[in-house]
Amino acid sequence: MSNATASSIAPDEGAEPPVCATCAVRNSSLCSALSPDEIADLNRMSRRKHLSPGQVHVFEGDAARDFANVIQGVAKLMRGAEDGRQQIVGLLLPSDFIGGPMGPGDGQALEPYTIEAVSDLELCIFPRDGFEALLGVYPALERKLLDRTLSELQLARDWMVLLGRKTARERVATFLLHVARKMRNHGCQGGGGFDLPLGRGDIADHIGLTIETVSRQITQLRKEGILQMRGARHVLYCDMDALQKASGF
Amino acid sequence: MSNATASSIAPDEGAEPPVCATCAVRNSSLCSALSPDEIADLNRMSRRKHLSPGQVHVFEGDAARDFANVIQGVAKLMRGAEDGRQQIVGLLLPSDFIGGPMGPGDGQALEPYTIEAVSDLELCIFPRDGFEALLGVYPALERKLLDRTLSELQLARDWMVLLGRKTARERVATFLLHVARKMRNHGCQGGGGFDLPLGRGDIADHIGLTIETVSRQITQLRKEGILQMRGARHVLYCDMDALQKASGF
DNA sequence: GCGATGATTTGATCTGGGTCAATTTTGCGG
DNA sequence: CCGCAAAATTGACCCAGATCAAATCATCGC
Repeated sequence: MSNATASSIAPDEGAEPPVCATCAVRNSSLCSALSPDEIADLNRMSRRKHLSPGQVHVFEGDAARDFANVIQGVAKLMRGAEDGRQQIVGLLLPSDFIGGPMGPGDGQALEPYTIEAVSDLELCIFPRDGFEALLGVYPALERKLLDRTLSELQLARDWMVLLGRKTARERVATFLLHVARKMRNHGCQGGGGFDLPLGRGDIADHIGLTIETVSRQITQLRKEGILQMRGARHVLYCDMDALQKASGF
Repeated sequence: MSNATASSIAPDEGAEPPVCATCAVRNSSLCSALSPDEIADLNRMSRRKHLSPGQVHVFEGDAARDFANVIQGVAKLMRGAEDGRQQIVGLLLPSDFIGGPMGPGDGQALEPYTIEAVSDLELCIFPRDGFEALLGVYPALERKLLDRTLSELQLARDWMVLLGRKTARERVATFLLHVARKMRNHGCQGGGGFDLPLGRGDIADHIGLTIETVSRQITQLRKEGILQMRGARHVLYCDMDALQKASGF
């Protein structure tokens, strides 16, 4: 089921001046839709926030007060029951956007999921109202947000296929394939290897299995030579074709 | 696993003049974002298409040539492997919009899922280019599409929780609850009852179980008095509170 | 109304992955 | 380098739900 470790709430929200011009995700995040001039508006309303591993950014059910960009680190988006069962519905990597349904929908919007830092995490926060206003003013921004949301939707639906119909082996292979691609996009690599952003427990909560089953499947893939690792977190090499074949459909 | 019945491709695409003014979903679909004047643009480029139960609108992997609105009937959005396993990733009801990622993303967009009519189905089709152009011209339309997409994303993630962590009983209860709400919104009711839009096999493919397990769980709920039905498809009465309780989290 | 055909229900049995319980690794702080 | 707590692996056994196999039940053309 995974770790029920009581994760602490994030305390201070640093006050370093967020200078968009030097931002690490200036050109890959939503902000890439804005010109240097335009981004000044955003700069004015944004602030930085740092979270340590295990700290929670927002809890499921909280009033949704703002949006954010992930600048650095990895976070998990999750939902859980009191009895310990929990499901990770998405991972957040640098340049990903955080923000639920907007418009004047049901009056007061609530955070649909808990967002918890997996590694050291750096966020760029925008107040909800201000950001929504910007969307109206800069169409390119809204278009980019729409594109991203549609991609997320497709990803979520692909994950539904994994959770609904794949075997344990297929799930683990799919996950590894998915992470290998994501991590490589984000440059965190050098050669064929990469680090797993999640521990066994979190992987299990993401692909709908238990820690033990995830471990056994990884061991199996290793025995077959499809995977080579050093320690439990670092992948030295993986046979993408074989993984693809093992991942089902 | 469900029915592997070879579903036929939809033949003719009727040519009745689509008069938006009298459209059944004029005020509930995306189109509600447009004024009577504005909607004329859309009217000009749209055409109707009728599908019978079992016919396929688009196949997963086809080139994505257009968008559409569901005017009447129910369709399923699905993805499957050759071996018969398949997952229904969403249902389409009247006023729902059909359209994958847009923007000049990866050059040629492909349909991510197969869309098959479950009942008699009436669609209003727009060519891709024309519709995308309209999005640029009418911001309210784009905003509405964004809102809908965000809601769909949240729905998909909630379904991930169901598929990843819920028991058979919880899944069936969640599904019934979900359908009861949806069907009632769409007026297809009179009193407390409603019709199930899917047969046992499709329900199974939607909630990640087998036909037999779905059947057994429904029988169980019936024995407990939480559910009363006439035939296999019509719900006479259901205890929403009890279902809520049975649906887990 | 009368078969017939496909959908649903029910029963018997099997099994993939969960659960419980030890080990063994890994990564640190000192 | 040592010791220790947390994470991962491995093993033994169990069970929810899958699979296989018959009955029933609807529905519909005639």
